[in-house]
Amino acid sequence: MPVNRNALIRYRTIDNCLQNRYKKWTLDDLIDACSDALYEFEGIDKGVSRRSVQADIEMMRSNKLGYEAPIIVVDRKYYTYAEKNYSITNSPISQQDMQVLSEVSSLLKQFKGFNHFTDLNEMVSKLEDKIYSQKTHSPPVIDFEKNDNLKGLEYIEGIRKAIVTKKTLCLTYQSFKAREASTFCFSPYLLKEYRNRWFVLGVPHKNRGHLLNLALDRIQSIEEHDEKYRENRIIDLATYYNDVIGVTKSPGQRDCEVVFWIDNANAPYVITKPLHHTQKLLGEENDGKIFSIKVILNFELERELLGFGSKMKVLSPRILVKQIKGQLRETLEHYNMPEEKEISPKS
DNA sequence: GGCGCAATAGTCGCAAGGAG
DNA sequence: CTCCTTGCGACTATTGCGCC
Repeated sequence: MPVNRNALIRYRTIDNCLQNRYKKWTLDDLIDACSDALYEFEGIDKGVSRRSVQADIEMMRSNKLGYEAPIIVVDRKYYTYAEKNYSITNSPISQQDMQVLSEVSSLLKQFKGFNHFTDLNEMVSKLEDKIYSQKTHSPPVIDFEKNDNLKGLEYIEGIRKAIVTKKTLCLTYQSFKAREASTFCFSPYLLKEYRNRWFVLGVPHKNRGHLLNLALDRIQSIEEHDEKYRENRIIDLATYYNDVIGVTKSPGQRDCEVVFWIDNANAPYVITKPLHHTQKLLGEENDGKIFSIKVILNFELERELLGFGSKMKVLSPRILVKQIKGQLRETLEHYNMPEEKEISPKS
């Protein structure tokens, strides 16, 4: 991108102006708008010259940056876009940028397959798909699980920085259970994603500082705080989540062996995408297969298991069997119409 | 309004020199 | 030796002027 920052600010400003079709834009209006923008973003207060703005318009009209903006002048003084919905921000990336992106992608691809870089695989695939769809002007062919509107994503970067630089955060948080939000100091240790939802693990400076897991989508505000950061001396971050599905784990909880049966039709799914890295195949029966995993009993585990519906059966531990049974009984209750109550199924 | 031109201002990379 | 600052030259961006 052979364009400096000031020029980019001007292009974007001009683009913004011209997109607003309720106002008629003269050259002077555009010069003022650019001057204001430069002052706002860069603190440059000497304004911008007529000639520069003219050169910018020329540049935007050209194909040098891949814009080819249809800027026209009406009545010999008012600038506007000939195409109603044009904006330089929707225009495709330039050839040069594509080149660079392709190179970066092939560089990153070298790390594919290394265990350390498993997270990279998804990134590289995303990047390649994006590049391919830009190059060929075809829609993307990979649809990743995503939820761009998910609340809380904007906090990730701030929290990441706080962890790396060991800074205490002051955050306002309202759990789903709490009636009101509370504000407290927090030393963050680890960001964790589960099912497209982000969590931060750390210790609050109140309540004797027990380890706490906060969901980013329930954070209301976040800022740095001067209070001393409490270093993590409690847990090993690399292994903390090894014995758990999801993120819910209370201190002192021990993992236990969970044994379950899956019918033949669904067993391949479980084999190819294990519920947990500790999963073992214990045995085969005529109608299905028996597996075990070693995890902490929590709400995410139950949800995972219940997701299989009638295709699975928990065999042990007893407490989990009871729990699942209870859940299913309650579920059934929801569907029991009054007149059907008589013929409710035998347990 | 559009554009070419020359002057000027600003930026960047690099090497040399100094401090620790 | 590394890190940081300084000065220099090359290059780029911006500006003002003037002509069409």
